[in-house]
Amino acid sequence: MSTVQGARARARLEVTAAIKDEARRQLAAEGAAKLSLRAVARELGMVSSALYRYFPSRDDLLTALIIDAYDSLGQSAERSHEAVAEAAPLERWVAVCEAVRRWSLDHPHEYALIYGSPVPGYVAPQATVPAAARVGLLLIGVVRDAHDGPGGLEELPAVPEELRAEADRIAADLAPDLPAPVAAALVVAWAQLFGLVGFELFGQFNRVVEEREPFFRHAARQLGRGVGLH
Amino acid sequence: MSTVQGARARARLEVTAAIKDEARRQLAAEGAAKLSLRAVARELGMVSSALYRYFPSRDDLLTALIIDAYDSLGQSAERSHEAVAEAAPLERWVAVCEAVRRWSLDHPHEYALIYGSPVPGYVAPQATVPAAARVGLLLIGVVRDAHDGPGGLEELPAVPEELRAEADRIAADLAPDLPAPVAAALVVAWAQLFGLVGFELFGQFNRVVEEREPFFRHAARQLGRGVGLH
DNA sequence: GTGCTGACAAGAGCATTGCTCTCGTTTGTG
DNA sequence: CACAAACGAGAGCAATGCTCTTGTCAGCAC
Repeated sequence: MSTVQGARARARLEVTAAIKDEARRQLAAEGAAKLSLRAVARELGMVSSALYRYFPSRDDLLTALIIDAYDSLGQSAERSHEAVAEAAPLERWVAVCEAVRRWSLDHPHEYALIYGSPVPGYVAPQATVPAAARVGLLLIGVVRDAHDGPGGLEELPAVPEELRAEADRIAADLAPDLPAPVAAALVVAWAQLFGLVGFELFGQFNRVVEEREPFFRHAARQLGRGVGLH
Repeated sequence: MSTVQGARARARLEVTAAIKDEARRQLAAEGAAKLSLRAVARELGMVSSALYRYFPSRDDLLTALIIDAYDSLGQSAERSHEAVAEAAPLERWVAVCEAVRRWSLDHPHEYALIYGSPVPGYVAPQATVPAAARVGLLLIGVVRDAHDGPGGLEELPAVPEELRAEADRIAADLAPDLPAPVAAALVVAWAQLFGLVGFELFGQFNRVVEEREPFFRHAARQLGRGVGLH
């Protein structure tokens, strides 16, 4: 045992990383549909069959890229949030939303991979769940801070009777310390945020919205108000 | 000229329709990624090269399916709207939203085709634009009716200064008879609607929201209030 | 040190795909 | 009636994901 981890294991990690890097490059350049195992192998100077020692199938490679994408998005959002950690909750909320938008515009194909149509079959592998939750947790955190902070949270109208139980369940799962209407509104806002980003990204706003950035900022603000921030 | 349109032309239309039908079947069964020209031809008892007389490429077939999907969605929404044409504007708004959700759940792969990641390259062919606008126009109509109707429209706060000009432009393009803040809010709500639907469809709500239908109805109602309906 | 085992790379190969080209045949029309 | 356009069939090309077999080399136990 000359090295801590074994030279073999280290080499394996390096090759795995190189494969993912090259795959990410092709993903960014051409999109998920054109990501080809053979092309990745070719670019790396290996033969295609050798690649299967590291990823048992193309879908497994894609899954790895999906997890990385969630992480990258989460990290971006968290960093942007830290930069305005002292600001008022509504400003922090908007900052997180804008970070999500920025990342998405900068990584359109990776966005499509995680929030567009599920590319492989339909399976969202269990492994992606924790990574996927990061942005959501961040938004919850902002609202919780506002709730506990000096200004408090705007009181939201009660949810309709038919939704009372469900809202309670959502709150219990996501943020037991927040009022049920706030928790429900948070989930709605979370989905709506990605609706806005997706529409801009996939061209639905072409010929409709020109000044995308102020438009989005305004919408994000409204979203924040919808969960009780002010 | 024995027939009105020529037997040949009619045959062509029939074959074209048969191809699209079979393609739609495969799309619904397996998704856009697995839609194969050869498989379609095989199922129709023709040879693959013959199919190219009708669609010059796989992308062209997909484009045809996209237009049909937009039309199908638009028709669904319009029908649902007509069924509640006498109701209050907010009810009609919710009905249209629910029709969009219903159609999307019933045609997940077609939804993915038009609102998911752009499957081929990036091109949204010009031909799809009018079909794509139908749901939007329907929503605009509901709000316009409310604006002109007895109850009127809730007054919306003015948009921030940085967005004033853009909101005016959007209103001029989309609905010159509506106040600019309403027009801007409409675009936002439009995007958010598809954010909600997409999140449910693509599994983002798994383990988060259980009672999807009342949850969506509530969210749709909020969306309607956001554009001034009541 | 010396073997042995398991990880690895390389190559050939299979089924499938989108698409092109060529060659007869049919068909509607000037 | 003749002719051109439309059509179907088949072969073929380059590429893909994936499998199987074969040779090789590194790292471990003895």
